[in-house]
Amino acid sequence: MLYLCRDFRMDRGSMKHNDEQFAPLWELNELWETLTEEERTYAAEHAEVVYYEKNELIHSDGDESLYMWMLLRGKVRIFKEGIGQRQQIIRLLKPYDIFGYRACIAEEAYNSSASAVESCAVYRMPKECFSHLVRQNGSFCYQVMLMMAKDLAFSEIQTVNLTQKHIRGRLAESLLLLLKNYGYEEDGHTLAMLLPREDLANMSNMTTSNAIRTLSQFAQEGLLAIDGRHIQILDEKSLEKISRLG
Amino acid sequence: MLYLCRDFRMDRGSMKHNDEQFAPLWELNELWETLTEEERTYAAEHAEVVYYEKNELIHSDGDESLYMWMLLRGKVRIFKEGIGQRQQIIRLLKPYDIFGYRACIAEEAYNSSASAVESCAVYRMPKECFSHLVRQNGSFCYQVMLMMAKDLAFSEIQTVNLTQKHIRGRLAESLLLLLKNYGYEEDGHTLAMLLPREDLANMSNMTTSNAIRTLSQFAQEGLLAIDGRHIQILDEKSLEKISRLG
DNA sequence: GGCAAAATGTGTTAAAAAACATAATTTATT
DNA sequence: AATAAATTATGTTTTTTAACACATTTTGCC
Repeated sequence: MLYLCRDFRMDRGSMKHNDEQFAPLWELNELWETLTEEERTYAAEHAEVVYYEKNELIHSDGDESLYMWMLLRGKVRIFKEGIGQRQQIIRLLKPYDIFGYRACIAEEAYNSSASAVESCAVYRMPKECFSHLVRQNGSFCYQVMLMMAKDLAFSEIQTVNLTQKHIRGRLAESLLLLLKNYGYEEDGHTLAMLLPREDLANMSNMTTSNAIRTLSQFAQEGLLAIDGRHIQILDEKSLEKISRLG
Repeated sequence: MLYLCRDFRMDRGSMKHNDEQFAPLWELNELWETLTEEERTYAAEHAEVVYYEKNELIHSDGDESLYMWMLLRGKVRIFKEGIGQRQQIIRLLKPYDIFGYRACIAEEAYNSSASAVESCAVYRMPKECFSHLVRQNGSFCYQVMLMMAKDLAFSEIQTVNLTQKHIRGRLAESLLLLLKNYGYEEDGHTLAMLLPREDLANMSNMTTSNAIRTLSQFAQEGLLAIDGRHIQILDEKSLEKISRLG
């Protein structure tokens, strides 16, 4: 699958949009609360809202890291291309998560790609501005480091999950991850995240066929109910057991 | 394989040892150069040298993080236990690498285990002291964060390597990693790192049998020469190709 | 609404890798 | 040096998963 930029004539993402308003950074993610009044003004002045359509590419693995991003509305997948078109989804983002900050700090190219799962709004801040704040404010630096420490722990756990668990364990793990990250719809059972089977496969290190097949099996076993991309979790305990035992 | 503590009556590691002397922290890893004179004194006062024997466990996944460590002499493996005794080696350390710092900063338990590949000497610094320095000195915090950014990028690359490459690709990758990390002996061909096949397997996400078999294949193909644990790399280019193509 | 394209579902076959078995060799210990 | 234990080596079988094929359903678009 290709995630093409909607319109190659303009910079990625669009700045013109309806009159949707967003609160300033520090009201959305506690990360920014460590900034002083002055720094907040600086941050607000250098953050702009950009919009992406469903499946539009936000940045690509290997691109020069020009911006640090914070998701405002929608969902974003962070992924890496592996051997022969296969993608590995590294993590999925929800509003107010930041991304692209690692590359900005390390002064390296992005080491993964980001694309919109659904129509999105994001704040973007030029690398230099973000870097400046991190270098200037020790508390802010510490908060960013805490975030990175979480990402690192998660990545190392995922390595073991994805390499050592069997297909059923990996898929169960992914479903529970979606649950943890996005929760349920109002009905208290349906995952509040609609993913194509291909993405589910790319999260779980398996082929799309196997994601479809295994999901059907889970449904037959009464662990889930499937209605297209709407997935109801009926037996969380059993899913956890399948995930734990590999 | 079990890595048992040599003597359960004493705290892990031994402080009594021969009169080996080590330079202060800041002469060994540039990380510490960002500390002021005063902070250096503080760091030196709170870092003590500890010794570990071959295969001795330094810390265990899930242990409360009491220390941040810096390797002085020897080699250390960082690993996670997966499903059914299988270990995944997360990374291998060489002198002056630091480890256990992520858990100290996140104020979490260690999320992986560390054991000595060969007889080792390490500096250890209580979590509170390390944490204090990170919080007090913004430049130091930034340096530590840079290190974490490298570890995070590496971890994400490894996830894709280990999940998507085939056995030959994964083993070739591991061998090149050993080469990059430890280099050659004086002969310019023999890897300066002697690992049992089991560790090679645990690095490469495969069974020990398959590590042995694939290594033999590489030798038959003239890519390597094997003499017990001594591995001569004869055709680096071809190994890189095998690694790249998966 | 109708069409094409994409996504989902399911069965079959082939490839990859683990599991198992057993022998030979090396290493450690007494 | 002798012995036991661990590691290395190699062949065989079984399990797991990818690859392939094709039908069906859903979705997007004019």
